Amino acid sequence: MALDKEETGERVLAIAEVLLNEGGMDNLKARTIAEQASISVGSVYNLFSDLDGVHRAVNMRLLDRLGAAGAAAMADLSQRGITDVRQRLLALAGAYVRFVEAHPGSWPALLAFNRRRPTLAEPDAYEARLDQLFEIIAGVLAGGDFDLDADTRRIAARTLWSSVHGIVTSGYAARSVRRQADEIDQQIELLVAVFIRGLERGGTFAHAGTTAS
Amino acid sequence: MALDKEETGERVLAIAEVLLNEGGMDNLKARTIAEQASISVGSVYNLFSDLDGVHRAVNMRLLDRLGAAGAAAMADLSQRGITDVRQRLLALAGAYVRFVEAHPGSWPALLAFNRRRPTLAEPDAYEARLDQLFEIIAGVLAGGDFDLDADTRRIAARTLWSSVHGIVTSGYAARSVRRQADEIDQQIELLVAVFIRGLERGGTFAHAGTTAS
DNA sequence: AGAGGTTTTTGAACGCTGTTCACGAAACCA
DNA sequence: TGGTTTCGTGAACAGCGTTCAAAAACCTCT
Repeated sequence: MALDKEETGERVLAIAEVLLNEGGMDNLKARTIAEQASISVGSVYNLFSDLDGVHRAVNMRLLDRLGAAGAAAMADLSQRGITDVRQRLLALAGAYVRFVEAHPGSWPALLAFNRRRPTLAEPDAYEARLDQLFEIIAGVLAGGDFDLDADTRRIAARTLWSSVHGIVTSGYAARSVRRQADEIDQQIELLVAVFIRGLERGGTFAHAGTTAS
Repeated sequence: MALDKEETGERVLAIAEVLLNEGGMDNLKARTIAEQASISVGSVYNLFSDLDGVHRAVNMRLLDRLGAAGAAAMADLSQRGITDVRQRLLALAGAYVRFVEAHPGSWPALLAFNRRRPTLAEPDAYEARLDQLFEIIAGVLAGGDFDLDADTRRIAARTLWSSVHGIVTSGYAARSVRRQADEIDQQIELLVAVFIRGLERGGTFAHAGTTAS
């Protein structure tokens, strides 16, 4: 009754993503997948090594989709002749916010998954997909007249990403829903505005520092 | 053989925190707690409603400790007569970084815990403890000559916190260990420097915005 | 001290989980 | 067609959170 081994795998992944999106990590159960895919539990383990393997595969798809969303947002602005750095950064941040809102369960599940003990396996695939995002941001920064060296620009891109990520994730860990959509937007706008102004003033960014006590 | 009901509870919490810190969320098992505390499984449920209840209680202790660390860092600087905004912000960020490093398992467990399905319960206690942190940051910002209205200062404080949080958490989801300690420090220094320069230039921060497409 | 009542502690038992693996069916090849 | 290999199956196992009837401990009053 097996159509194709790969096709069945895709179906399992689609089911798994829905389960994750609806109920978080705890909702990804081998028996539920098997039942919904009309296969046996053992077959799930035939297609994937683990349930973690299923989750990893779903996560890859999510990261790909996020990268595509970012690239699409930039392509859209380019097509409309918009090169303003502020608008481009806000568009990227907006794309991320919409992505998180579109994946209310599976994206938190990805984040929770990455926090689990042995990160020894293959974060390489993860990093590769994230680097793709960093390069988009770095490209936008290169479009402004900040005259940053490549290294500083790389760090600035990662800092921007991490900051937006922090704003969005700690924003969605709080009270209501619409109450914070505003809060998130305000924080992102302040971040981008302050970042651009700060970078415009040029100058050197000391790496050595009295970080603390 | 019970010493005191409350004292036993404290012992359970201490054990639970060690377990979480050593093995993450999956390592918090009722039977392990019972065994290490020399009580029965049922007694654990007599002291706490759930295992989630145990985890929540541990998280409260962690948040209290984090708040104390931030306040202590500020008190230390005050005692040394340091009022420079940059140094104070870097000290706060440094306190957070050290806190995360000191709780390599239990802090990620707290973050993962908050991402789980029903955040309906009592995020009030969480928020209250976080607000305490935001007020510390806002106080530091008030010490600078940025002439921000109270509302903008509040948002700026939350933005700074979220950004540092994002830098630290997405920093520790990557490659080696020392490789990134540098990366995190660089990002934090760039963030703080850019933030101060951006705020110094004053001006209005528009809340309305063409966030995206 | 002892009887009766109340509270706390206990651990066997239940249902659910991820994961395995002998077995039988199906597919493939010559 | 016969032999071989591959693949899907689901009962079985160990471990999990959680419950709850019974036992133990504790308290109170005569």
